Amino acid sequence: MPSATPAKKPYAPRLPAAERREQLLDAAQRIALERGFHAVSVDGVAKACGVTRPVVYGVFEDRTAMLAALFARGEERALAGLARVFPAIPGPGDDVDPDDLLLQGITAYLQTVSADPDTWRIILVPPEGAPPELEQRVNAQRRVMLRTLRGLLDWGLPRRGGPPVDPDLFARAVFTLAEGAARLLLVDPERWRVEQFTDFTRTALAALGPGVRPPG
Amino acid sequence: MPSATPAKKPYAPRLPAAERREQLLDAAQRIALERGFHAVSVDGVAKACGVTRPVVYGVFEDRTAMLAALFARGEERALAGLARVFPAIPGPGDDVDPDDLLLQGITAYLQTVSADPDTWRIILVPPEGAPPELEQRVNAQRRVMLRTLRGLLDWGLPRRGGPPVDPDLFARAVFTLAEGAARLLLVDPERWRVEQFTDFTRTALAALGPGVRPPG
DNA sequence: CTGTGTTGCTACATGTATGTAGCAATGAGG
DNA sequence: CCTCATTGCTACATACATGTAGCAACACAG
Repeated sequence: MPSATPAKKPYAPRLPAAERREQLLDAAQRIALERGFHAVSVDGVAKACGVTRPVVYGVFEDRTAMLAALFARGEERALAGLARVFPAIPGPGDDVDPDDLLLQGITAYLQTVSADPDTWRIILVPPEGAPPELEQRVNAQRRVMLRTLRGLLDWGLPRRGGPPVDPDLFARAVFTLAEGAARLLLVDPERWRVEQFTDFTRTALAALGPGVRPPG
Repeated sequence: MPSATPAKKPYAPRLPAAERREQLLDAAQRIALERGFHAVSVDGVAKACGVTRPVVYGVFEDRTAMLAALFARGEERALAGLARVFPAIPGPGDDVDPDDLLLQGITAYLQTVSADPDTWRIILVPPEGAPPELEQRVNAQRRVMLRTLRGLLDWGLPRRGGPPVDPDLFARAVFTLAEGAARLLLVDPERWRVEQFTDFTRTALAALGPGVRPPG
């Protein structure tokens, strides 16, 4: 019969620093998604790993550094996925339909988001209490993506003809709608499928202006 | 950072409860917009009004109630402005162009937002640290607006002809784009004008499908 | 001038999270 | 079996915001 008085914590399994670090970041991300960033306390993350606070401070300078590491890891993963979304601008010899290019880009984006939902939830549906650094990092990448998209549209819009839309606003609209679709996929994955959005996009593009080039 | 309230140590001007309440809410909103909701502490709000904490507790039950009051006031103001945005669904006798209806609604929405930017910044660009209750209230109103918009589109889409778009997704797309435009107006009012978005919308609508009904 | 209630202030008690110092357990190598 | 660097734990000190109790100043009625 164990004496109940001391109530000492049994030793948690010992891990090398690198593994512990990943485990802590996984826990921090899970807590952030489930209960918001305010719940991502050093103590909370430690407890979630069955460990105490000093262990966390052995890996990260402080709470801010821990969150920064979480964002850095997320950014890295997101950018790795995005590499396939933006195609290179086709050269003069290439025979590419601008509408197909856009449609494939959007599809690739939505599939990328669906393939790593937790990473993208942090970015596109940030949980309560997200520190300002997160929004700054995300917005910085948004600007990069928007510029890239704008470059592709500057190539594609004159080639497909169609209405004389403001290319800047058109780029922003496409971007906003793509993120909106991604949010729906992330928030209610049971209800939405990537194809619904690609179908909608295809219909909308077909209806816009002179339409898709005739095949052949 | 001007403190705007010189009287610190000596007695602050005495105010009746109702006036004090408005003053405290104004201060809370200003702090939230400038430094985020985490800076909206009972102490911070009190200091901003040149007053001490117990004065705040004399008006609001606690910090949560103070924020709830701020959100309630903002919701009230926003809904008052929105009353003019959504027109009634035209009857069989009325001769209304669906595209005009949509264009006027979007214009009215963007003008409403521009007319009371601070209220709408809380809603559309919530500062850091916003409590979950805010998002819940805003999302509840979003659902109402989306349903209303959907009703109007169910009336208008068959009347204007055009591509066979999914009406639900189309309503969401319009809503998302309108909020995106409003965000641009709020975040960078120097750069953006309502007309840029109405022009864009007009061009896009004109390009979509069979186009505007011929006049006459 | 002088009561008298209202409004605001000082001071305290509490709760929660951060970050640190020093001790204890573990387990691989001799 | 013993050594000892590594890893984790207990306990403390600190900071900050909340919420409360009781006192002090003001303004107006008489």
